[in-house]
Amino acid sequence: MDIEQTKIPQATAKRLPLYYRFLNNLHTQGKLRVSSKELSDAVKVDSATIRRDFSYFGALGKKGYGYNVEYLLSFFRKTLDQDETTRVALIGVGNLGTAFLNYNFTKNNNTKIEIAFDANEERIGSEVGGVGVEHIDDLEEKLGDISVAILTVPSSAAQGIADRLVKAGISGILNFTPARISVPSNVRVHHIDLAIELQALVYFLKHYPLNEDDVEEDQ
Amino acid sequence: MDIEQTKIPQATAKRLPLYYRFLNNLHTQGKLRVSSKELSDAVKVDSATIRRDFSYFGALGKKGYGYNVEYLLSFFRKTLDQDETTRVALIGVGNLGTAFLNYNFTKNNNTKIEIAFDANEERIGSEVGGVGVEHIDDLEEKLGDISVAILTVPSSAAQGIADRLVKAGISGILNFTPARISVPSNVRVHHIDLAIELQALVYFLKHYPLNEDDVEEDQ
DNA sequence: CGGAAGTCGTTAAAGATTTCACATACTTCA
DNA sequence: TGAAGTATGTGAAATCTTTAACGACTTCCG
Repeated sequence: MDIEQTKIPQATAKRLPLYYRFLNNLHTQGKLRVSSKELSDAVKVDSATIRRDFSYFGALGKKGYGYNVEYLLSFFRKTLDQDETTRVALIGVGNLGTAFLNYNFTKNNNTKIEIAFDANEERIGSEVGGVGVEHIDDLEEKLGDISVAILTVPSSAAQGIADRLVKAGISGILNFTPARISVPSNVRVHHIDLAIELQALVYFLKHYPLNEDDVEEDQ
Repeated sequence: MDIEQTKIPQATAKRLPLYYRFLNNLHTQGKLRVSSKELSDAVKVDSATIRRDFSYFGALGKKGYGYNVEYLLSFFRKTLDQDETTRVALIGVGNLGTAFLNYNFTKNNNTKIEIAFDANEERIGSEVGGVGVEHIDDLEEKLGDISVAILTVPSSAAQGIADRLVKAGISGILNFTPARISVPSNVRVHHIDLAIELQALVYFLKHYPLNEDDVEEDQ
């Protein structure tokens, strides 16, 4: 069951969902085969990097042919655990939280926001994007065995909520607040800091001018 | 004027806004000095990495003392061009776009969303977060010399809008759509793909279990 | 069938980033 | 003033990531 997949580079792991989504597109379009070069054009990742990434999982392609879309897709489906849905909670139903609730993650994705929490009485009991909004006071009681949370609360509330989430047994937090929250070392936090992303883009524009010959790249 | 800052590692450059924001906090709190260790605890970046990052700009600290908050802050203010505000356009006033418009970027930040565009007639002419919403048809006419755009449109519209932005002279795009857009090599695109971030977090949770001894890390 | 063209998987090199570890120099305090 | 303590800045090592290059095998087509 547990195939030797533990040493896949993190950089590779982060690209897997991207590959998966694009393969899904190809499959929907009825394409039967794809080369690393074609994939490269579509996802903007160097073709050698793609081949290297795939090679960590073994020989998935065929020389002179490329990759069989169906096969590759089903392989990634297994690898990314697409068959079992990961249940997610969202804390903070502001604009950003609402954006998430309306985003159809379940399509092309193994995740589903099952429950949302907010402190604003007006929102409690309503449904946003098909997800019921509960009062933040009921967090511990209603979280159940959900192990992943999206944090879209005001940054002043971030650490407090994070502490409660940890106590309630969460294992991963996707933190959209500017606060860098502290958690025990067995809880994983990914920070996505919108203001910083924007500021970094501006900095790169000023200090890392692109030439006509450079290739636009990611992140 | 143009100090030798061109070879600062990209990884370092991406952390600068984070440092800057935290220094701002410290300054507001009236703190006079700070050590790389303290900074490390706050921003969750290894203290050696912080010292290394700072060292690319020269000797900013004092041995046995640490860094003078005021000095460091004013240094970063210059380095990050905080004195001149970068004007930004936002395309797509949905939930996510609205979240941005209500986000006060200008505080702690050198960027300001000056204008927004949308295709939905109902939104045109209104103000969201103090920013006027224009019709997407008027993009070229009203963009002016704005050089950075935040793209929060449906992914099916992403490439088309990107093409128009490029023609209108944009230099940088912060792309929140799942579409990997193609642009000329002199335009910089940073992708932030929310579904993929969530999926990657789930993947890491399953395949990269954290021990009690590991330290939670970023991105 | 045979040769040309195509594409993978991989070795090796290059490049980027992080981390260690410590000499050095400053601060503090008696 | 001097000793003890502190924290920087950096050389060197370790680690991680990307990219180039090419042998090997497939497919394609005449």
